[in-house]
Amino acid sequence: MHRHESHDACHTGVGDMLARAEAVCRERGLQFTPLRREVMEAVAEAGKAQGAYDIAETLSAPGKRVAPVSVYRALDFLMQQGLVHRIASRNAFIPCAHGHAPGEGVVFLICRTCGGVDEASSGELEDGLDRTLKRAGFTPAHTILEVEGDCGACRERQQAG
Amino acid sequence: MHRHESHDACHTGVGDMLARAEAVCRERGLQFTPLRREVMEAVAEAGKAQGAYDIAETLSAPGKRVAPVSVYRALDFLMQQGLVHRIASRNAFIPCAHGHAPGEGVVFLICRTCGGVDEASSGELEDGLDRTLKRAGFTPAHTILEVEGDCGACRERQQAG
DNA sequence: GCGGGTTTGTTACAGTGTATCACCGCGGCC
DNA sequence: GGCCGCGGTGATACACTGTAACAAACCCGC
Repeated sequence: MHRHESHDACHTGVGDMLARAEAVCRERGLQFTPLRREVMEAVAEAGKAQGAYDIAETLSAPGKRVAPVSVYRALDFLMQQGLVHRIASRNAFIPCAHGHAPGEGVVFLICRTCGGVDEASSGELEDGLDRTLKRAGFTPAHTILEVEGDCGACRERQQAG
Repeated sequence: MHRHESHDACHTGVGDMLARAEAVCRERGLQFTPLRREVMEAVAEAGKAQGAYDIAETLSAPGKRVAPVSVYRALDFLMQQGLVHRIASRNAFIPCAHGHAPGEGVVFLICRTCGGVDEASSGELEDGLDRTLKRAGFTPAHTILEVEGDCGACRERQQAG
């Protein structure tokens, strides 16, 4: 159902994510430039949400500095294409695990122990939110739903250790 | 059900909010100092979410400067007591309209036209979230649920005007 | 090759939040 | 009274996050 079952195994998806990103861009006639690819890769490879400055540091090497502003631009692009998400409560970014329809409701599950972020979605939850908003007479444009807590893997690890 | 029906009328509650804040502090043996009172007042009087620096500017006067760091400390205190909320998507603060149980699920409805923020809560929504989290094997500690869109008043105003 | 759009580099800056240390006021205690 | 401890405040400095503005490089169609 969700990716990110374990944070050792989640590296396996990096190639898939890059391939999908490339396909999406080609399909839409947009450029998947080297910089955008590197940023996508950095976000996908990290097991947890990355700040823009973290990414800039990751991509920088002696003699080749990548400025944060460049990273922000690449991230903006990737977010527009639905390839990465921003975690508002952390000022950080994660790769999009599934392909959602744009605007579809997603819950981010942020583990405060391992820092990993999982995505979940639920029609039931979305219906409940829709009804709540309708009752309040509010027309939604954009929703942020982030839960911080402990993921199953970390909880087991703590009980075992 | 919710406060904040109109943003002209919402100023009426300021006195109540201050009274409640004072009562809460007395009850818990905490100090409701002048600075904390002023910050609470500034947050309560503004019809929309205030940034910490906005508050600092509001409270400052020629000859009496209130530094942002002081405002942050007061806000931290007021948030711990559940008297103000932080809107993560805006880096801004609003007064708490109802007295929730700590940890109770609340939705923030942020109007992108008037900037007003309403609070709503819904057992149905909360149940849906609980079930979704349980299915994902995730133990929640803290939830952020913010919806940006158009409030009823602004929608009517736009249709009329 | 040329013109025009997009992408990137660079610098500077605005906004948000925290760390640190010193000082003040107040209450308890000897 | 003098002393001490403690929470709150003031003040400075700093780290982190994000954006504006402009120039240079690049690509693509003509």
